[in-house]
Amino acid sequence: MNSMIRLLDVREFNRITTAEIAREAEVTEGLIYKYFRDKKDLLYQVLMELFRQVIDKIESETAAVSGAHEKLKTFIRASVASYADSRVFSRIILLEVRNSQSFFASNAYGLVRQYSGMLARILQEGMDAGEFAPDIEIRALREIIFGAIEHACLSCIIFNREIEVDRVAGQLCRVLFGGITHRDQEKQQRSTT
Amino acid sequence: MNSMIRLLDVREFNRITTAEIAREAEVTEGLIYKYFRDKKDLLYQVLMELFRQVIDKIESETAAVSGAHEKLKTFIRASVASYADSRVFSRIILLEVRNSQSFFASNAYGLVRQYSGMLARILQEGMDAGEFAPDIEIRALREIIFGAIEHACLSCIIFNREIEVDRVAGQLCRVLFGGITHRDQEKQQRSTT
DNA sequence: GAAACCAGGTAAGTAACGCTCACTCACCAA
DNA sequence: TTGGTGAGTGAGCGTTACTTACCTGGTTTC
Repeated sequence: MNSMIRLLDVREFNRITTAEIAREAEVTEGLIYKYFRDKKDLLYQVLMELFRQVIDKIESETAAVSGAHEKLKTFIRASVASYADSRVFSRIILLEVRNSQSFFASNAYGLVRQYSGMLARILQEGMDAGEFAPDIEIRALREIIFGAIEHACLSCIIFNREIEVDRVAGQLCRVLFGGITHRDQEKQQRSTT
Repeated sequence: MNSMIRLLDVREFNRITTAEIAREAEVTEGLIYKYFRDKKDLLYQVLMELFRQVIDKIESETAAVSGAHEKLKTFIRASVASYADSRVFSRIILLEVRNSQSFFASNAYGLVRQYSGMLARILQEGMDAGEFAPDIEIRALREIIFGAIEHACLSCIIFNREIEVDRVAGQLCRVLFGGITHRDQEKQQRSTT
């Protein structure tokens, strides 16, 4: 798994051969298949290990603040920071696993659901508390937030640019909380940062 | 290319073999490589053909309305509708091409840039006209919008659910334009503090 | 104390796949 | 007649993910 991570740092998944992985790990190819069902299973196991750390970190950070707005802000910032922290994690989840159906049947996808559930709870809490407008659907909002986070990080990952955590998270919160429509008068400044 | 499209409708790209494509097209495998550099090049050519139609349609629809808010609304709705219209197009662009660097050097990526530029112009127009708040960065906003559209469509594509164009586009515009903060609640908070 | 067991590890091999290459054939212009 | 060309073929090559039979040294079992 460590060899896989090292290789993923410099090359995309389907250009990495099992022979390379074995050589990097200083074992034979055959041994890989004693521990992993196939090459993709190895990838999913790697993802799970990395994802667990990400989830733990985000969970502890969001638990430390109160109020739906604050929790959401923290969740978004921590998520972006996680992508910024590990390029390998980002590449696996944003680029490598989505195109195969097998991923969505894997255990690794369970962690995606868990992560997704965290946001859903925050949003529900905000709805119940009346912090968020009641005419917005949680499902739609969740897709907007995840989509925005992922797209912003994706383009950085692809073009090897650094992810500017504060800028990305700040702008997203700004748009989410206040909307983009220019209000000339009254309460126009709800900027969060 | 038509054979490729037919096959993509029922199976993911890297589970389609060149032998199958050749059989479906009633030619031999060798001939494919007279017209396409490799299997991925064939995929990119297919994408370009489909993408051109999408761009034309969105361009004509957005040209028909005026005002940045209206243009943006139209752009978003037309984009979601395009994903809803062609599952093959959606699958190629959302799932199949992103994971390989070669895509971003291909001609097909040029169309992505063109499509992306359309949105950038709409946003710039809205900024210049004072319709959108000036403290929002166009780049960030573009990522939010594309991310939200793509994520919403992606989950439908993956789980073979129908894309509810009006709901997805409507909710996205609602959040973008007005923000998620509950206004009444906000006033109450302000008067009490 | 031998037998049985078993996890860790190996080497050789296989089928499938993407892709290449030398070649054919029909057509056409000079 | 001749030479060139574009469409098409099909055998085959190298690579790759994966399999299978086997080895080895330590631990348990009777």
